[in-house]
Amino acid sequence: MSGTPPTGDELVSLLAALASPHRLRILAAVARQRTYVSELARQLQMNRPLLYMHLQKLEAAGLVTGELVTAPDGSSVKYVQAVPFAVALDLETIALAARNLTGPGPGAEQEK
Amino acid sequence: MSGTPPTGDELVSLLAALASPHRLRILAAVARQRTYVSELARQLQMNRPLLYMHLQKLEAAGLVTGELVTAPDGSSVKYVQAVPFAVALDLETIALAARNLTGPGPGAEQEK
DNA sequence: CCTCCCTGTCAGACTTTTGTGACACGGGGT
DNA sequence: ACCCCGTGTCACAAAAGTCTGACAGGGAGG
Repeated sequence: MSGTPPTGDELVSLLAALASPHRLRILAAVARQRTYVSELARQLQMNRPLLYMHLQKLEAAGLVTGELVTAPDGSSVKYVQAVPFAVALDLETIALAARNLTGPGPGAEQEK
Repeated sequence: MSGTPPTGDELVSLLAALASPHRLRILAAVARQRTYVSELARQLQMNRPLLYMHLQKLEAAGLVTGELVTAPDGSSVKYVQAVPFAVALDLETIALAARNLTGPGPGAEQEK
């Protein structure tokens, strides 16, 4: 998962997931230590519903993984963990990624 | 401007500026060749006002530079050009950037 | 004159994202 | 019983981002 050549859409998703102060902080906190949600909410001083939302985005982007650990007594705690990754962000990578983008794009028409 | 260690806010701005299919395409097109706005709009098949907005964001993030060239006859054309950059995007960079983020954050209280 | 090409900016509609409070549930201690 | 802790979802308001059409201007050329 290191030098993965990201497809355009993947790159956009990744960047969108990271383009947020909250999510950056969450990632940093989770990269340092495996914690559970409520504890993380306290640590970062944010409402749990909000934290949930951001965690969902990070999880959807594959940047963190959640694991719901149910203790023998039945009480459950959700641990969150960061997933290592590395992407070189430069013009070359972008130019490459821009070639395979779905959605609204120049229909690859022939020049005049 | 290459291996710049981005501050938290700068990183967020950079990522936010790149997290868009349109802007990725714009950057890719402009990195390949220096073009003027209207031509670029045709090339990417998007309305000029829209292109203008995206260009502003890219320019604000320092990813492109615009140069309004006024010909001797008085007609002016705005050329746009990509600005080279490189950022290593990984957990380490993020953890580092997350330390110096302005705005809503844990007031850096001394915990246990 | 009219038409074409270029640069800008504007208001408004629209969609997505962000953030909040309230609510549901279960378990453990006292 | 009550209170504290945990997970998870909901509706809703607020803010930010996206996109469009119309408009201003200047210049070139038929």
